[in-house]
Amino acid sequence: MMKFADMPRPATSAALRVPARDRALLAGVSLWRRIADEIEQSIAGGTLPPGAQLPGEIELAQRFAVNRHTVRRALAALTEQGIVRAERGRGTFVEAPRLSYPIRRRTRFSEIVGHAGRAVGGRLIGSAVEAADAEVARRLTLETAAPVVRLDLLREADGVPLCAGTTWLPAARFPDAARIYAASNSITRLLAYFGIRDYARTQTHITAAIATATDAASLQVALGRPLLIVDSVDVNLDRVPLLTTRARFAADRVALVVET
Amino acid sequence: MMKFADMPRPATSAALRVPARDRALLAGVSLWRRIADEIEQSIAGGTLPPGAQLPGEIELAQRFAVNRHTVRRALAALTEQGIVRAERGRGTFVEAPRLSYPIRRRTRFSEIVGHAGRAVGGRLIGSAVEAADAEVARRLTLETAAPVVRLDLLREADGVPLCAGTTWLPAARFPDAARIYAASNSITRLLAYFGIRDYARTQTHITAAIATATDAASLQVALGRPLLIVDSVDVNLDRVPLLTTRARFAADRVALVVET
DNA sequence: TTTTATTTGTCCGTATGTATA
DNA sequence: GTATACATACGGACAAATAAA
Repeated sequence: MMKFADMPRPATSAALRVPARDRALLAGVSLWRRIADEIEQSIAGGTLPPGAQLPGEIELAQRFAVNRHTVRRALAALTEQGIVRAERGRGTFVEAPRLSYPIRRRTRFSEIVGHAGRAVGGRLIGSAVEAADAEVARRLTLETAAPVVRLDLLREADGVPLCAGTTWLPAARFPDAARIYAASNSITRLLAYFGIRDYARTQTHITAAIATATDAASLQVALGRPLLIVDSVDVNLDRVPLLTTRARFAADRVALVVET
Repeated sequence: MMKFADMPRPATSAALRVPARDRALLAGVSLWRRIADEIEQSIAGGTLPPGAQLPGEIELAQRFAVNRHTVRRALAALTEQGIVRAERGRGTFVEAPRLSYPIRRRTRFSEIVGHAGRAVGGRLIGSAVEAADAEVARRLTLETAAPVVRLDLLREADGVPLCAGTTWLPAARFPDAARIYAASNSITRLLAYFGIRDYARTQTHITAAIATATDAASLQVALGRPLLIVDSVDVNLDRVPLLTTRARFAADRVALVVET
């Protein structure tokens, strides 16, 4: 099998003259798997950048000198891994690689996105002072219905929404938190304003859900796409809870990474 | 507002004679949120066990002496958190609480499930010796197309499937791994057979996807339900990669927990 | 607005090599 | 050795979605 990049464009190659059963056994790897690896490497190597449209299935079949169904099997494997995305009637496209989002004691959105070489964005969608529900109160070790400041944030990288999250802080300790956040646009600076030099993530719960209409609108994903639901608690150096967050990540754009 | 459990069943209570806007402000918490908390506590307290059907929305509205839409707002919040599940034409049901699945250096499925007081189950769905694809080779620091043993596992708690995963091991180091696993039904014992006393998780990548027909059948979830995709590498004490896994968890049943 | 071409998705079938019982 | 089941590969036809004429 020839390389993807330098494949001739009516395929008359020697491969065609080799019976299928022999070709399939040449390297002990099934044809569709070798084709998938080939395309994957073209993507990893930059020949096919994110957003690029792959050649049509028929054209790929000609280039690789295989049947269209063999190409489809390869593309299915790549789709499964989230490397490409097929759209009926339009074509198959290279997905942007997921941003690796490390989960550590020090987890700072802006640091993570900035370190990945992407432009950090984000804005305050809304805020309110409300009574803590049972779950938020438990996480912050407050009494139920204690007043908490609620910050609804949308955070993006290179202008693309990555997550929509709600952060709750005890209103008693952080009065006027919404105004401070709006001015500084950073949780770290918000806490610094209240004299907190450092803080750390203690626990992170991760599960998944399906995008609702609201999610679809705010995160700019299609309805029904997968989301990662991340619940976390941040504490100060004395392990006193400072804030808790429930964030909804577009799973198509983010992979959470845990180093242990 | 009265307790959910001892709510009278034609509601004539005093609550009705208080104007709605005053009731809503009585505790500084919105009505729907208090109702949601109330139902959540009935579930947490065991009054409404997993699988139980909630009273209909109209009946709930009567019990709480509020409009049906207020009940719906409360149920929407609980649905969002995965605590209940509404089925059109049938009713609203209590979801089983998600199993907390810690991600640590020592991550052993049977220990985690057993520690949660659930019956550990699992079986080998299939196995093969195949050539490593680009990704598996990278994770195991092998050459592409190096032979690897592939183990397809289905793992369950109390007879309910939690995850379906594929584990790859270098065939050179672990010949006949499938037979050993089938006999011992444990990765830990499989590695012990080859003289490996201990091993540890180094890196875990977490993202999400939508259940395909295959997933739906193996994990017994509905098509389109969310899955957690967990990719991990385990190494020995010298940090040499021993095995790598790609597992698909039913997100409705599992929450991954990272302690940092 | 309708038509037409393109592209992916789904179904039918056939043949062959491999692994298992 | 035989029979069976499964994965792989190929060939064709049509449906469904999209975009452009």
